[in-house]
Amino acid sequence: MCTMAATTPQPGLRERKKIKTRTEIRRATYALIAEQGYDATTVEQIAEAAEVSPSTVFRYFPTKEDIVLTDEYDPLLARELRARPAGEPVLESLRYVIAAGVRMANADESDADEMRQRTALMVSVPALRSRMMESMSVSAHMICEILAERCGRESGDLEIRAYTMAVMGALHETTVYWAEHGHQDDLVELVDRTLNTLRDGLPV
Amino acid sequence: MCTMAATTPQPGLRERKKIKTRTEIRRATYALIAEQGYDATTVEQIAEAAEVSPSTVFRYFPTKEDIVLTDEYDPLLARELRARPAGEPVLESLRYVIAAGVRMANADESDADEMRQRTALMVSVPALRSRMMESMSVSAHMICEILAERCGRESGDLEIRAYTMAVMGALHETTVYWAEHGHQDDLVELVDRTLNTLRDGLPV
DNA sequence: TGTCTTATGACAGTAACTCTCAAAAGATTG
DNA sequence: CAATCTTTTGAGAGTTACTGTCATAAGACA
Repeated sequence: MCTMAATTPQPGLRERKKIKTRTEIRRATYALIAEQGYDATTVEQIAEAAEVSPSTVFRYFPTKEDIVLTDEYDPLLARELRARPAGEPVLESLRYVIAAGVRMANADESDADEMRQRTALMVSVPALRSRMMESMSVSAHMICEILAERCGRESGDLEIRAYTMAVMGALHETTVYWAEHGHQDDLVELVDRTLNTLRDGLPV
Repeated sequence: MCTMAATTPQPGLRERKKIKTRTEIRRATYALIAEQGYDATTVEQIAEAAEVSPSTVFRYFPTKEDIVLTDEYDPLLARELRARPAGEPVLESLRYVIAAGVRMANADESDADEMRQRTALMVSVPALRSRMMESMSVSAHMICEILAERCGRESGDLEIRAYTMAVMGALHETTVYWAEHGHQDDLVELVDRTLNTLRDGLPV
């Protein structure tokens, strides 16, 4: 039972188990929350459902909120954004990149489901909403660096930071709007309207 | 600061005591945090320093975070904003109102101190930052209603909501910037630059 | 003064974490 | 294959933010 992993970048059994445990905890969490709601779901229950100890749950996720909120789209978004032509207006780059991201999430049915559940939770659980905003500011930081590069400025520039946070805030509100309206609208279209408003200002 | 009890022209002893307790809890909290930091300060210590029971602390403030974050500027801001002429561009109204608010806070030295301490905490304690963002979205909701009124739209309009959150996000980032740079810049000037960026877009 | 209402403190309980330590499981080497 | 080393896990004890209840104290009012 000896697999040589020296030359091939094949992940060892340990790594594979870790990934399995991680996804299992998340799966169990989403299932329990769908049944009982967020607050009524304890970490102990999650641990039991995922067949690990509570200690292990906290070893994989620093807080209960993080089990729900972990979001791996950032690196993807960064790559796409860097790939956009330098001359393109910032808002148009973002428009393109976000549309691509949403379409990709929609392509996989379970991804789309999870996104809907997550945004719905964001609306109903205040603690999750504020954590989501926090993670939004993390994404904003990353975008700042890309934009600063493109504009030939410091990434710490007030103008860059403020503008980026403005965009992120608007997009966050857009997804909240989407969730509040039962995910009936087309998210890409909503994002389009939002970015238009940012570009043109509020019509008086 | 001012009580809502408009029915009784004279605040009874009970009301006065309540206000005193509330401010005392806040004062004790800020003092302890300045000494030991936010996390190291327990509600029990706060209660002891304020000479009340822990139960009472939680009766006045739903969470420890709220002791720090309670922010009574919203109603003031709303009043000022409604007073702006209807024809004025939205960003200019906000510019005026925010400048007035900042100048008012600067007028009182202890208010200014508290604002500096609060924003500094916002930078150093993640939990507080995200809660602050949450309260930002509450303010945004209020501003939405005023703007909707002025623009003759529904306050639930996507465009209004997204635009308002954009502005709030940018302003939040501006105060974070201010705190990160040791409160050395003039906040009014920073806000001006931010609002200009929102108006003109990012200079390429 | 007596009664009615509201604020308070004591206490018990829950649940999200944190820390520590020994045992189990995977990786590695002779 | 066995022995050893490293990483992951679970168990358990402890902290703290918060919740709910109830008797008592303090202010309001007649």
